[in-house]
Formats: sequence, C-alpha cells, structure tokens
Amino acid sequence: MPKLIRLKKKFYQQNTFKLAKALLGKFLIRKIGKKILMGKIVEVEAYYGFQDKASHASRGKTERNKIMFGHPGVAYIYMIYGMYYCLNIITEEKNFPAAILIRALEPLDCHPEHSRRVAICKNYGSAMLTMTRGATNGPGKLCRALKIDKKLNGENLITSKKLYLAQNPKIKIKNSQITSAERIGIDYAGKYKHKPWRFYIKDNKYISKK
DNA sequence: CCTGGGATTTTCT
DNA sequence: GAAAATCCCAGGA
Repeated sequence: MPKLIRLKKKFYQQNTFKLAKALLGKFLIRKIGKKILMGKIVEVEAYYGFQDKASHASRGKTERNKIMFGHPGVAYIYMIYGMYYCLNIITEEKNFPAAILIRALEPLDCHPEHSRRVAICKNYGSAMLTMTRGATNGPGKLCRALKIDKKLNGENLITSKKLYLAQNPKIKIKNSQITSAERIGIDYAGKYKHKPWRFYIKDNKYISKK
C-alpha cells in the first residue's frame, strides 16, 4: 500500500458528474492535531446549477449557500434538521453553483486488526482515532464521526491541514462498479427528484441506502 | 419491503 | 412560522 497522495486543484476542475464518480474510492482525511480520522468515499450526490430544485442554490445566493458560488475544491458545510452537519465539495467554476455531497465512507480504522487497514495507517504515519462500525454510512453520521462542523465551512481542501482528499493511485473505481440512483431526502424537488445524481460503489456495505 | 413521526435548530419567507 | 441535501424507531403489508 503506497502512501496516499493529496488531490490537487486540477482534480476539482472536472465536470461535476465526472468528479462525483471520480470521488468514489478517494480518501477523506480529517486531521485533529496529530490524530487522523479517515475513510474511503463510497457514496456521493451531485447538486448542479441554478435549475436543480434540490440544490440550495436554486433560489439564488444567500449567506448560507454563498460558498456554492465560489471556487472548486472548497468545503461547503451546513447544518441540517437542527442536528447534523453535511459536507459538500464545491465543483465547477466561480459563480456557477454546484457541489457534491459526501454521503458515506468506508472507515479505515473500524477493524484495526485487518492487515490492509493497518498498512494504510502505518503508511500514513500518524495516530488514528477510532470510529465504530456504522458511524459513517450517512452524510450526517460521517460528519459527526470525523468531527466536521461549521468551523470547517469554506476550508480549501487543496491547501488545508485539517481536511482534505487523497488518493491511492493504485485504486481505480471503474464505471462498471458504479451504481447511479435518485437522490435521497428531496421529495420537494419536482422533476429533479428523479435525476439519477446519486452515485455509489456497487455492493459496498458501507453505503447509506440501497 | 414500505410509511410516518419525533428530535432539534438554523435558515429563509 | 415553516421547511429542511438526516437519523432512528415503530408499525403495517
């Protein structure tokens, strides 16, 4: 297992839907001092443009959603239902609102005895915090598990020391391993409710919902 | 498999 | 005052 490599600016400058699929299999890394919480992204949803009724941006720019109109590679974090935070990654160019919601992670330290995961941790050279199984299979749950809250809203993942994405160049998720489906929790979105803009790794047991 | 309600608080009208 | 990019639990088919 080679050391993980941080994803650079160019990675975030792809088309939103290509990027959504490219995010599957990448690693979300949260550093708190010398400790690390991390997991492999296994499920995402795309929110795209001004017309998408499911997107916060569909009713124009506000104090909350202004990050969505900013630069790609930045974290957009908001509170939902008074109890949870959701993490999104901004895509496209400045002034075009689009983002990808991170919906589920395969945690890397829930079975410390598993040799593959230990190898990743050792290669990363830092202490790992523990996440229990089932703590990262949903957008609100994974933010709670990785201690992601509004203080990280606007964090630039290309340069941040606290929150970023990385890849193992040997891991490549093929299109044939990806399932697309309708997005979750957007009954109010009219015809956009039926857009197949949710993407997840087929047969992965850490996704939030079949 | 499905549907519905409660928790809880920020955001927008 | 209502809605919300969630989660968990209960109940019915």
